[in-house]
Amino acid sequence: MTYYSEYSKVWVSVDCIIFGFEKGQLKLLIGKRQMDPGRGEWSLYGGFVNADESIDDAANRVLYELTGMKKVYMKQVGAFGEIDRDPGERVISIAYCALINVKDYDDKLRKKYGLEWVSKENMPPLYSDHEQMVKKAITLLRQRISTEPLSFNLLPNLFTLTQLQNVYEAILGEEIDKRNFRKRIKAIDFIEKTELIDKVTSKRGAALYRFNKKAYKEYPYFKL
Amino acid sequence: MTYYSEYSKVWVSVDCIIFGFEKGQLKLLIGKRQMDPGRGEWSLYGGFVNADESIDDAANRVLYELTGMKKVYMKQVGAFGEIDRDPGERVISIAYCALINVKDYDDKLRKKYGLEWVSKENMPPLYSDHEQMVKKAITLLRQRISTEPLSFNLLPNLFTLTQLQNVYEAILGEEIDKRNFRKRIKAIDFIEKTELIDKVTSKRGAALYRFNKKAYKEYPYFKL
DNA sequence: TCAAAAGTGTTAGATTTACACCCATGA
DNA sequence: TCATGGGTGTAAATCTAACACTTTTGA
Repeated sequence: MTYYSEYSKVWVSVDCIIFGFEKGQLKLLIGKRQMDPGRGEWSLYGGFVNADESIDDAANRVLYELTGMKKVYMKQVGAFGEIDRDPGERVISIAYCALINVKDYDDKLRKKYGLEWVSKENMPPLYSDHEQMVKKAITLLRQRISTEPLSFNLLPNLFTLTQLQNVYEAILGEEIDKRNFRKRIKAIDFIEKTELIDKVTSKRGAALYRFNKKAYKEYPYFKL
Repeated sequence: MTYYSEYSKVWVSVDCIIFGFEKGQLKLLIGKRQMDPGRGEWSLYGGFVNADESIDDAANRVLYELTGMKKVYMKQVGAFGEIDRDPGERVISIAYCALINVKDYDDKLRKKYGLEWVSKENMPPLYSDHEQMVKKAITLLRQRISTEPLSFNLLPNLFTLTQLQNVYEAILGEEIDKRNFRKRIKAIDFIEKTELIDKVTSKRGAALYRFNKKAYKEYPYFKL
């Protein structure tokens, strides 16, 4: 079985752009690179694609190693393949974007790997072409948020409309009118109001909503 | 220089989804596979990424080999990396989507490589996961056409509004109202009416328009 | 003379935007 | 009692969608 033996092989890695939502801001999880070359530089977390796993599996494995989380929302961002993008060797990397609820993520694991949540504004220079990856990931998020139910991945199961609005504002990078936002949410059937009240963030208490996945699957069209 | 020697390498290829516009239809260029495995199956045209070229360069090289054309509109569609996607070996492929003006493409070259223009409706089953690639490419085209000046790549430098409308209809897969379409085009500054008249497709003659790239670069925002 | 494609405006309906005040409660 | 965030409706402006006839000319 050596159909392609005349062609050369390359290393392929995956890099994970892990977004979370905290204190009204979209943040991403970065760490200091643990291997040469580039040891100590701020970097996305990545790993090589093994011979016995698909690229999607590799991305999920890397994310699982890091966060202990499975079945996380994850989408491919694209392949990055400049010859000298990695200072050590020729490596083609496929970027993946993951959205997680920060509260579900064990902070001990974060510390164990020396990772930090940083906002886009406070992002230090990153290793190799990782900043480009982040930029492309954000562009894709912005495009997708109005036609794909992304935002719930960044929130707990139960959330208030203000939290949801804050996610939209963080991703889109612009303020949204509260009344107009709520009007539009009301028109979306798969965002359900529950009887529960959140008393943590406000004195008066705010109604908690949930994303009804089943209702979405039955009618997967909306526009915010 | 063997930073990553403990990890395994894989073959990486590029596959080109080449779209053209002909007889009011969006067509793509496919050929019968010339190598094992899968020899004789309908397939996109592809090639392996060499050690000394970026993935974008590889895609451009493959397209150039096939069409003799350079500086063609080309965008990455995404990486495809299931383990057994290729029946022979483990190959990760990065799909690229190119838009060309069919008339600029030397038909002798097409025949030399045994390629055919087929419409989506008449597309035969394709090798490996190439149908998925085509599907994703079309989805991306549809998303991009209203915010990126794609359509001109499928047309000659000078084109009539009816031709342009046909391109939109072919990509979007729906009919567009002629008057509304022309109204919106008039509002786009970088689509310029020339003094020239096309007498080929109509007896009366139709005004020829052109895409003003410079005007677009100065003000690269529009919405159709 | 007629078939075939080019070209042109208006109006109703839908969608989007802007905008300000009262409510409930814990500190 | 007051500061904080929750919650609500309306009207103007904009955008979108539907729609039909006249023009030109080569065959």
